Amino acid sequence: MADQPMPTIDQMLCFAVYSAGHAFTRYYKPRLDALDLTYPQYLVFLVLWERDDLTVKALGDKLFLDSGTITPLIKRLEARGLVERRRDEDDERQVRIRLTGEGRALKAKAQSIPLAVVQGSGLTLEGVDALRRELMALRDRLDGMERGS
Amino acid sequence: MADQPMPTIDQMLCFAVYSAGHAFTRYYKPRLDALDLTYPQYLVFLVLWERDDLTVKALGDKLFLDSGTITPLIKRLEARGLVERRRDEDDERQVRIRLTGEGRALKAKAQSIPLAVVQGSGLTLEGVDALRRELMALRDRLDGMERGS
DNA sequence: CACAATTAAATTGTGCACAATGGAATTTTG
DNA sequence: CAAAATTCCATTGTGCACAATTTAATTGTG
Repeated sequence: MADQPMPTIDQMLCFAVYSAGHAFTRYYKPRLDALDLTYPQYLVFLVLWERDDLTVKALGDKLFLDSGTITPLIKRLEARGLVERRRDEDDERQVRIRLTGEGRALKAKAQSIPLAVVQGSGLTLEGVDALRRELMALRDRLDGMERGS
Repeated sequence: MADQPMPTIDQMLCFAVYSAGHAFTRYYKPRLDALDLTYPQYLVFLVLWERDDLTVKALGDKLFLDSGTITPLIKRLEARGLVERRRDEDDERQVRIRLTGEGRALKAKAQSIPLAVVQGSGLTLEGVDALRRELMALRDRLDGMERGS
């Protein structure tokens, strides 16, 4: 097993993913500023708009984040009256997160964002879809296929 | 311009990039623990192993990071004796970052990482390369083509 | 040359992101 | 059923990541 020559950073897939992620966050920023949301907060709302009343665990599984990240994030949203936190009655270990009316109302303001982002990407809808699928497959392989599709 | 239906989070390219980035960081962690480096610190070394004696600005341009991120990161590496910081003699606004002998020596320990990561990705070398190019192009479009290729 | 504008780093403050730990509730197992 | 193991959430500590500001140095302009 001979030594590999060290690749330059621009030749590394991991850095392309890392820097593209930051570029997305920068691209979203002015649009999310209008909703007064950070990008991770926006992701939480995307999940809750799709399916409300999730536990911290379920949110974390969906977003690939742990409670140390989600708990304080949700508490900031709770302090602003956008979500509620309540212990599950049947299993008091769990905390269920629910949208308030104000949290649901945010969805209308966010309507225009996804299309604008596709346009900013410079890709066709098919191109976006193909790239997305490749990245999800890569993510799941890196995570050791510990979760279903 | 009719309202778009809100996509689910799994249909969004931005989230695929975001979550794949985290998966890479998790995948690298055990390998980088052996070098006692975080993933962003590893990226800094990749750049410096390729081209030593860079300014904070040049490092930031390469990594798409600003001085608020790089300065404390570099200071932690300096405290461990892996790099040196010195004001440029001709332009004292600039701080030049140089590897110490110990910093250069780290490269040998990192030799095996890139190949292992390609293998963990489950992609062929060609597949890695194609995906990398697509992501770099996407990043540059999102960043408004403010920098060269 | 003086002075305004620009540039480079550093600093401060906010918000992720995760490892490690701890406590409470639930489930498993003998 | 009681003890052990597990699960869920929260907390603490470290390290990014970036906006906004500050300071110092350099460049541009009259």
